Amino acid sequence: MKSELEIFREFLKKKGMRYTPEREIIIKEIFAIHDHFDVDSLYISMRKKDARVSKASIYRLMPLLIEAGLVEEVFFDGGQMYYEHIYGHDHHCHLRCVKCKKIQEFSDSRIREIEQTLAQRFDYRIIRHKLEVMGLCSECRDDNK
Amino acid sequence: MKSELEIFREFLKKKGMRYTPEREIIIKEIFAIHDHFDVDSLYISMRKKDARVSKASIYRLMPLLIEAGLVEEVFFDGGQMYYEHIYGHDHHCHLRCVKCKKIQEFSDSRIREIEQTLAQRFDYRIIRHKLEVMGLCSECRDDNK
DNA sequence: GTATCTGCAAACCCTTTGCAATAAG
DNA sequence: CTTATTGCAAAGGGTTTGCAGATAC
Repeated sequence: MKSELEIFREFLKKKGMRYTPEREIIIKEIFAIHDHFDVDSLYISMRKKDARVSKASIYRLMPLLIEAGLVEEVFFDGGQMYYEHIYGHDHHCHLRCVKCKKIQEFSDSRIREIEQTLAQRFDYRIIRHKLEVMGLCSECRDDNK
Repeated sequence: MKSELEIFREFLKKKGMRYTPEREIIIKEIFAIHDHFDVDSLYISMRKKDARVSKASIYRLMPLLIEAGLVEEVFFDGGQMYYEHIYGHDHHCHLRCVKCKKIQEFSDSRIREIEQTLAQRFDYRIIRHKLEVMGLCSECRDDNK
């Protein structure tokens, strides 16, 4: 299986774009984080490791990574977008505790079935889905506020 | 069945907050729009009707309407949040064409089943879900880009 | 009367962009 | 060499907030 770096290198070549050290270290950092992240926290964690790139370069890279199928927007919360790397994983959805913000990942084959129903009923070609389920986890549920 | 205005009036009373003409005309406008809206388009459509309130008042009202269960955030796109009024409707999800941005609403009982599975598996009390399906509608699918 | 609400304009904050220097191919 | 990319700092643009006057209750 190709690495995310190989995939991205080919993606760039096809678009006549360039593979730079900055792009490489950002991708490496993203794939080293096994969690949801936002641009600012990514930037800070890179600075701590002396892997210095500008925020602008990160912002400019994100849409490319999404287009290349390596990264996905997960949710928008508190004024900013959160991402995760998706290459090499099965697709999954998110169950979020609205109070402590903890996230459980899950997948369910019934979603694919729903997609098929929609494709027929509305005559769409389905590209992807995003199911966010919000609730209270066992710890937060029992709190008296 | 209580009207959205009655519901909101009671909600405010319970919180020691006030029912003002500004809040009333904003809610009336929101419930007159049977579509997804963002704050700016709501503001503009109110100005056209000489129903003048400041954008700040709309922004300040939105979280209250959400807390009162009258309105929901639908999706975040192009840098802004889109809402819809939900009181008096069955819950539904959205199928969006990524190209022409057209939206189809749908509901599917399998989502409730998925929620039940999640509630058991992770021991969560489920509050709500948001399923966005993205695809290409029949017109956009056939376009040569 | 008193505490909340309003409009205004400024502040905020995440994100995008113009520019000159740099570097990939 | 040519053209894309970088870092910086400034600009954008949606949203929030401080404040003084207005108003619900």
